[in-house]
Amino acid sequence: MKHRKEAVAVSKATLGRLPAYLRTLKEMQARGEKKASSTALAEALCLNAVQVRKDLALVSSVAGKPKLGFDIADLIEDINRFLGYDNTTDAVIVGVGGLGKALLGYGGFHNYGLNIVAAFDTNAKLIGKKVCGVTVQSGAQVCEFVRTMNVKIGIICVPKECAQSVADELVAGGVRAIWNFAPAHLQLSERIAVKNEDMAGSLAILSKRLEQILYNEK
Amino acid sequence: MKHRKEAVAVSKATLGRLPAYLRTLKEMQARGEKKASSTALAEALCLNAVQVRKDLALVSSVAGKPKLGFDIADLIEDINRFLGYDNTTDAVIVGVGGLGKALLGYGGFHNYGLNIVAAFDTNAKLIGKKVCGVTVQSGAQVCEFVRTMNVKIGIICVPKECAQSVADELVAGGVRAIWNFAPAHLQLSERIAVKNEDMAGSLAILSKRLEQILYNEK
DNA sequence: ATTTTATCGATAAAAAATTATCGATATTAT
DNA sequence: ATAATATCGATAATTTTTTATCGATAAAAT
Repeated sequence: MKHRKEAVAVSKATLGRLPAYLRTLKEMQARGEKKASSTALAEALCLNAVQVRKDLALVSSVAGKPKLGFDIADLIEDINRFLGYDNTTDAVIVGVGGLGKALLGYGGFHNYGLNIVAAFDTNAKLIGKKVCGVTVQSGAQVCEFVRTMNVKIGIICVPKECAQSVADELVAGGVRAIWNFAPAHLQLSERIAVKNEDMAGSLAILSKRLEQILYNEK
Repeated sequence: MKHRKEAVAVSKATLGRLPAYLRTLKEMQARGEKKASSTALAEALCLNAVQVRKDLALVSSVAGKPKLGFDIADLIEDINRFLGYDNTTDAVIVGVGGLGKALLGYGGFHNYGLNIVAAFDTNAKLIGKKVCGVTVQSGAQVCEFVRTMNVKIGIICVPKECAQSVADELVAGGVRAIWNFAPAHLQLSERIAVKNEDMAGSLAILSKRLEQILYNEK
């Protein structure tokens, strides 16, 4: 339904919303619906209908019909393809503490085109143990592993003190994208994609909004 | 250093960066530095120096001095106060599975003004057990607990199927802000602050950037 | 003391993202 | 068949966010 490799001029904001569209569309599909209007999608996600249409137009050539809306199945297919959920990428996870274990246990990453092939930790008690189907390996082997397995994505769940060195190891092994859950800003080359998952930032936004709400209704 | 309750016209984007400034400033302080220039902060966080100055000006009246920069200690104090890190708020967590346990175990939330006072789950095997210092209570008691304890923040870590009902329970008990880690969009009143922690969205952004990077250098 | 330099603060410009407007069109109901 | 209505798609306007410019100023160097 689209040519290969379009210019990819999609904003980060749009990109972040696409999975939500996908989820909502799948829910609708599960309810037996065939068509979805931009207004319905907007309402479900607390967005503006115009924005929904714009976002969809960027990633899909499926045309909506007045009074009916968009074909759900076609739309799902296009978004899936655009997000690359149709072909999975291998990833490794470094740090099998609380959060690392949680991510490993989540399992749902397959739906997002992510395949976690290995886990690493420096804790001797963990090495060799199987956690959620993956055997934990020594942190010393990260670099070699990702190189031989040609892994391109690394997920960092170690304490902030080690985050930078782990990132460097991963990059040395050829990793090109890092999903960082450690509360530290990584210093890496431009040529590496980094996404810092900043819980503190999220919390700050939430707390401020709460403060405002409570204040306004004083 | 500031009057009470300013108009709070701080953008979400700025708000999300403030914790990062704070973290960086604390690191500098730990290294024994006394002053920080906007350029130094910008470099450390891969931002624009002008943006750093603007952000700081919004939340602090500390003036930077040419050639020296800003007083680190004063700045930390102001940001802390602005973010409300100086007085903690109580919160409860619902869902003590992988992620919930990870968040409970994190413990570092005190630094962000958050005090997790209780945990809830429907799993009979967990109820009554102590997890990271907090005794898990039955999910049926959520509403009553938050009402009697006057808790205003709820953290949702349950599967997506239950997320909405848990949110409704929390709100019924008087919670006014919800930090949602379930992959579902909650439908709640305008008067409730909601922050959806959308992992899928983050991952989408990262994957796309990776794709672009790999494609560009082909 | 004077010059040099780094950096601030304010204003302006640019870019990005969101929201509004409006004619067109396909379906449903009369 | 015709009218009414919901909704699309495109364009335009608004708002928000980011980046650039430039004079002023304070510390360091000569």
